[in-house]
Amino acid sequence: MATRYDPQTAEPKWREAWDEAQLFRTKSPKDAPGAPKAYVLEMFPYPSGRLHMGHVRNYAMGDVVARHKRAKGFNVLHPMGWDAFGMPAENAAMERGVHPGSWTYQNIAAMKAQFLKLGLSLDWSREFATCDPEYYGAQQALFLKLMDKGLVYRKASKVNWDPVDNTVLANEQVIDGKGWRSGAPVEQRELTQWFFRITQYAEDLLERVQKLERWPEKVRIMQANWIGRSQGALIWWPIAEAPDFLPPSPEGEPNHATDPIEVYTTRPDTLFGASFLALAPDHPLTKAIAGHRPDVAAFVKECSTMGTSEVEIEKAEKKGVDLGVSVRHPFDPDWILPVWTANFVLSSYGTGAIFGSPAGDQRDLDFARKYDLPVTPVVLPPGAEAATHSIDDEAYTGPGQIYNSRFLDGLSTQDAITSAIEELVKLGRGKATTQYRLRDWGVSRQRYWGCPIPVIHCESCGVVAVPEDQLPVQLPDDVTFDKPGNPLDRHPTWKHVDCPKCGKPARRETDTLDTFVDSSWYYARFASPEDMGERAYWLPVDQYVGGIEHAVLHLLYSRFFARAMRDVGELDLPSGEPFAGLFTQGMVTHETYKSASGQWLQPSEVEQVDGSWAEISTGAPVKPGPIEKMSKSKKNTVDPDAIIAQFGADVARWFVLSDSPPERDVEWTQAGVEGAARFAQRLWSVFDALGDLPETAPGHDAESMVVRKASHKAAASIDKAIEEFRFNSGVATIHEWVTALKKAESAPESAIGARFEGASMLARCLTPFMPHLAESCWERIGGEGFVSAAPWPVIDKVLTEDDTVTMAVQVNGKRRAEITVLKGEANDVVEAAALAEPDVASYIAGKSVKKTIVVPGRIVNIVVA
RNA sequence: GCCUCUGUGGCGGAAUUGGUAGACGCGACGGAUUCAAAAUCCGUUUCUGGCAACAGAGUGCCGGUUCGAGUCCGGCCAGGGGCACCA
Repeated sequence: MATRYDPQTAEPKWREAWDEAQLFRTKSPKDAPGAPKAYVLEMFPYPSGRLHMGHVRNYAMGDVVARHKRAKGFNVLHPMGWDAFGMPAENAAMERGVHPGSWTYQNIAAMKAQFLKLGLSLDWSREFATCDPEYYGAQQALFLKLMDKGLVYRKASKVNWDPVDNTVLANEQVIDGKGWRSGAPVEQRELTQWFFRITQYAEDLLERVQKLERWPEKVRIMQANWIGRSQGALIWWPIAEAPDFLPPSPEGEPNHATDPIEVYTTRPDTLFGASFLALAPDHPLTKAIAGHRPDVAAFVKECSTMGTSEVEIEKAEKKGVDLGVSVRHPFDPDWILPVWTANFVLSSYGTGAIFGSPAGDQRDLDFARKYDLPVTPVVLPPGAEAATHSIDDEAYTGPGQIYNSRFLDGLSTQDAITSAIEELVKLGRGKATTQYRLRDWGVSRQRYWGCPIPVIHCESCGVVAVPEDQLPVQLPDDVTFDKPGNPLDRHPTWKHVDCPKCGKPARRETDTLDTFVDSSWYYARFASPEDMGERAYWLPVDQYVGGIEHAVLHLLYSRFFARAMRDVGELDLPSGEPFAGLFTQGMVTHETYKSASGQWLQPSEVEQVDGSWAEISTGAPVKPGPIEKMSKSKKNTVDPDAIIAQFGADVARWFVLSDSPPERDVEWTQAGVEGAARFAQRLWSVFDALGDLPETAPGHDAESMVVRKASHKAAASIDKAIEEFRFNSGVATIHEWVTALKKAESAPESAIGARFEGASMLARCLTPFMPHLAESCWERIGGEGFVSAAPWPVIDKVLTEDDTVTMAVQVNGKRRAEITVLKGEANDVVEAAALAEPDVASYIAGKSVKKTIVVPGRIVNIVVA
């Protein structure tokens, strides 16, 4: 009598049993002698309170890898924790009056309950939240060590300032240049802030990222571009004329009236196309002039009403003001150029000053056209004529031959760069230099819910580290969020402390650390809360899994932190690379729905009737919209809890792994998840049918061999699919395998042994995907112990290989026939067989065979004329 | 604006290094089972023409390299991710 698989009873049963047996508890290195280690880590979640399908997909993928590694005999570390500091907790505090701490810990509890239902093979004994004082205390100790090592410093830097709320805004809190709550236009404001000296490692971060072979190519490219190493030149432009109001500066300080302007360029070959200099609005010379020129001051102010994000700066219209200063060309003292200030020059890159060579740079060209500055083309594109080539509204930025450039004429771009630098050096007007786009990492945040920076400001001693025995510097609990600004700063007592050095009254630092700091070393904490030996054993992470949105920042910061920790003796990891393997998975998307009145509707509120959509409650027509990333605002989310309650966790896991390649987006569909549920029953029926039969050894008759070959081929292909992160292919193979085993149910009794063998292998290959169902299947056919603890099936290579191969025969590149030949058959025999094929013969009749290409085991192409 | 990735049937996608395009799944259609339905099982399903055998076209668009291109090269178009205070 056939039975149905009931996930609602089976899933909790198995999870309890696993828990009881402590199946996923990490073994210490000494308890796993001889076993290779595998550290499998998924990016830990922000505890928003609810699990979403993106989480399910992320953690299902990591779990496939972890379970597979375990079955292959690895000693596995697969931990989980919470990235628990951040703005949403403060927003909740402002909106609902809940304390960020209790909000966060409640969310963690709720999410963990959901997590546990997924049947992930996680070791929860290592769980922590980054807002636990033990964790952020350790982070503060680390901060102080970096400070000792000179990797931490303070400098002035710009923030988005809301002048109404008197508070610092994150980029996402700036909407169309206005504060998200006050609606007031945002200003730039300079604050003294803490920085990590990530640029000290720029060269190493760049060099090694290219060698991370198990990272996606695109992430390596994005990181390399982000670091942005460039070879160029520093050029000093002597001042020709400056306004009289620029006063002589005191001894030892820059003299704006006479000091040459330093410019960085990667294109010294275009120096003869220069038509102006442009300085950043916050360049010292600009500022000095702004003090005397209202129009310049107004322009600087206008620039400071822009946000600090790069997008805004880049998209803004190119604008500037002539500063009334002029400089001499480094190659010709009689050539005088004007100096402007311009909004597209960034003070944070290079020297904050550029020379404009409009023909070879789009921004310079836009600027030159706007203010009617000269445009002299100096690079001749390949194939262009000097007499006719001209620049209109499009700059030519590519390589070519230099012209209009005196001693550089006729040189290639590359040679001209070299010659120009040589000449600059000879004249004492410049030098070659290497520049990075990467900037030091600003970590100060004027917020409450983050890790306090463990320093004290003393009027006599300056910046003093909090002594180690006073760590952690804990966040005070009694804070209010009734007004904007940093609650730590306005707390009545917290910041008032005595200086640890001189004992006089002093002030605690009230900035907290960027939450990216928390996630930059959590992988090391998981590897060992204390014991450094275990850290060395587990790291680097062998397989890291997470979203592509972290391709640059989180991953780069983590790579920096691993190096910094290594260099202060906190991590024994010579390479400084925390993640040996990286996989970036795609998002979970869903169709969106809008009611006639334009309201977003949830998938559970709509139904499809006769091909068109309608609201379930009212029957009103619904407009289906584009397929987008699941988000609360668009209401196109599906609650994992509801799916698990209806279909079980295995089906949810199966679905998110099945349809799309892991690195791409997957579209959640009701039909798809129903199909997954159907398949789970079908798979169960294979085992159910075998369960009461007597198990025998697999036979050698034809029917048995068909089954055995199918099983061994399938297992080998699933193994490979998992290794290569092609889980969707693994799923497809399991589908085919089940179909083969279903077919074998009508085979003679002699094949029962082969069916048992196949089922036993299948249960083990299924475990990484649908672990609960796999346990039930394993149990049904009398498997020993837990399938979750069973080794990966042994694959008989002989059974995975065929002795014949089917090859396509093409005539002039078009497929015309198929032939089956022995594997390894000689090319001339294959060719003869192809020519003898009747379908082929008719195509070559009356024509002469010019050439025959035989690709062994693949294809024969006959070229006729 | 800059960096980066993606584009294949009605839909999600498969296709080792350039070698039989459409595996597998969803949906649809047809059939079996059933008093009926659900569930299940079997079959068909890229498009166009044709009763069929078969022929032609076809991997976002345009062009190129090659005996052979989804795959490589050049140019476009569309969509996604990132751009340093969202995580």
